[in-house]
Amino acid sequence: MRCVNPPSYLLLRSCYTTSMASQPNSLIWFRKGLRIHDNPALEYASKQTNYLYPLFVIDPHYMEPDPNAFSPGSKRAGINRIRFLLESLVDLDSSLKKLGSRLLILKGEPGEVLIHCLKEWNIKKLCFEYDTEPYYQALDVRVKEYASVAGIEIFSPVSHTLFNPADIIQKNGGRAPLSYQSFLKVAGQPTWALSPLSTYIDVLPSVGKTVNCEICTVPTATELGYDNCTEEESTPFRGGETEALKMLNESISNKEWVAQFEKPKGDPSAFLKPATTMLSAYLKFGCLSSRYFYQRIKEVLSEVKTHTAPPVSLLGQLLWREFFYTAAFGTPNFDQMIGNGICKKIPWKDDDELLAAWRDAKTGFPWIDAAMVQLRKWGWMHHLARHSVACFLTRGDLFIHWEKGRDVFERLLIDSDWAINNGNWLWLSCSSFFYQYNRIYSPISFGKKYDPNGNYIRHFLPVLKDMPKEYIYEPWTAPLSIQTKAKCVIGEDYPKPVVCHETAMAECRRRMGEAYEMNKRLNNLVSEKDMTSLRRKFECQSQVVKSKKQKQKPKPDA
DNA sequence: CAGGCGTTGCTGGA
DNA sequence: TCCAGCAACGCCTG
Repeated sequence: MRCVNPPSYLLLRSCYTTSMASQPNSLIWFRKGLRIHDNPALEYASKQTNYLYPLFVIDPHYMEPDPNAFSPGSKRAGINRIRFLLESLVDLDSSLKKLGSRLLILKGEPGEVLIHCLKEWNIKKLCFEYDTEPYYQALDVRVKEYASVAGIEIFSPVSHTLFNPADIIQKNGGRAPLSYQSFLKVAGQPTWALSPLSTYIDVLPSVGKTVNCEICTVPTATELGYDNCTEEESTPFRGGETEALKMLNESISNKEWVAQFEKPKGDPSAFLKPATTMLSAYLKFGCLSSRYFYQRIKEVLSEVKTHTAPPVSLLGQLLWREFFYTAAFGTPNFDQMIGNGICKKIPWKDDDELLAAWRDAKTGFPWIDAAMVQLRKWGWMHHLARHSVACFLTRGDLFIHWEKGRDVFERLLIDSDWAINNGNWLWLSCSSFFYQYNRIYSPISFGKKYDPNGNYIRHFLPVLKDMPKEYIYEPWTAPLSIQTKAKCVIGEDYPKPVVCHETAMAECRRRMGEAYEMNKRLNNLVSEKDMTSLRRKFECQSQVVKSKKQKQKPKPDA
């Protein structure tokens, strides 16, 4: 038995299973976990049941176009992730049909719709994957309350992650481990991850009558109102379990690559053949079972002589996911600076113009802008590119709040995952987990060392495609004649840099030092007043610097 | 309380 | 490709 404390679903189950004489109707509620393979909730739902209702609720809040958003998409998700989800649903529906079932799609507020279905279809067994995100925690409380009153059995297994975050937090004395090594120590052997996969399903109980509910098929993006999204280049990722398993097999088939995988050695500028498995989005939606992935990697490692190890290895990457899920689950207000006990309080700058320049790929630093274009078009960037642009926005150059960058990533990334995205922004902004704020990624030389010719920039920023490689990472230094010849005049065809990197970096370091000093002095109990006064101090200092500069070099000509 | 360590910094030299 | 030097953080361990 893995759990020290039996989770609530086990208690609920024991109340009802013994008293169920006749076979009830079951409902499998898909949220994440959009797959047939290794799906404990689906497996349990399909056993000892009369009819099985597979349900997915489309939340208009998440799916319907928001004309006011900064990019095509809904209030919360960019068009790439919406498409990926729709493709995953089509694939799930088609797999269910092969097994004699189908996916029932309903629209509305998920909790309301679900409870309505439970009533109308006389469901006595409700199965859904346990979810640690605050949104689902709140939703599931409502659903569980209703189910317990209505006498509905609930089965809600932890199957999205390799560990149950609650177990690890409990083992660690009630707090989530905050370093990777201590996480590994506390977590120990992933016994559940090594346990047998869910039984292979070759047939499912049929779907009963769907009275009094408006069932629809999986909508297309056009049907949702996304008809006029122009695409010169769109994401290369197709959603769904079938695609996930195909890509997994491709990655795994190269045993040497799996065994020698070292994350920091990956090339962030590789885009024709990216340097990682590209499976993150499939893990996020549960098109791929993390347990199945884990076991496939283990299998390969057992067949080779030498292999890399966590944190840099491929298994190490899966464990990073566990690390952030645990930290996120164990930290109230994990997605905020205020009220987050592990987050350093830093008076970030409030500058919407700079934020927009970063978000819209107009910083004037080609490496940063190319990455932001890739994010927008593909819904994906290499991990190190994410580091580079996140550092630039926060503690490296612009000193803008990590929550603002987090929002942009959350919307645009296909693989955006609440725990991992917030965790990485905390990390990169030196707000938590990582504190060496002097280590700053250069927006010029970091990309250059992987891609000296600038092919990545040329691809995603075609305006710079003819810029000689000597200048492509800092085109503002190119003589005007070269800019003209390359058909890219800086300030006209492509923006001037929004900051001087050297100056901005020095200023960021100084501010980080002062902010850290304040956190230390106040024993991390920083009040709003303390923040305001430090922010004022920063503003005054930068005013002084600006006026000094103006006095030093009066430059009438541009 | 000191010393070692930490997914993934940069530059310059061998 | 690797290394030292840079300047130096918090967390963990003994």
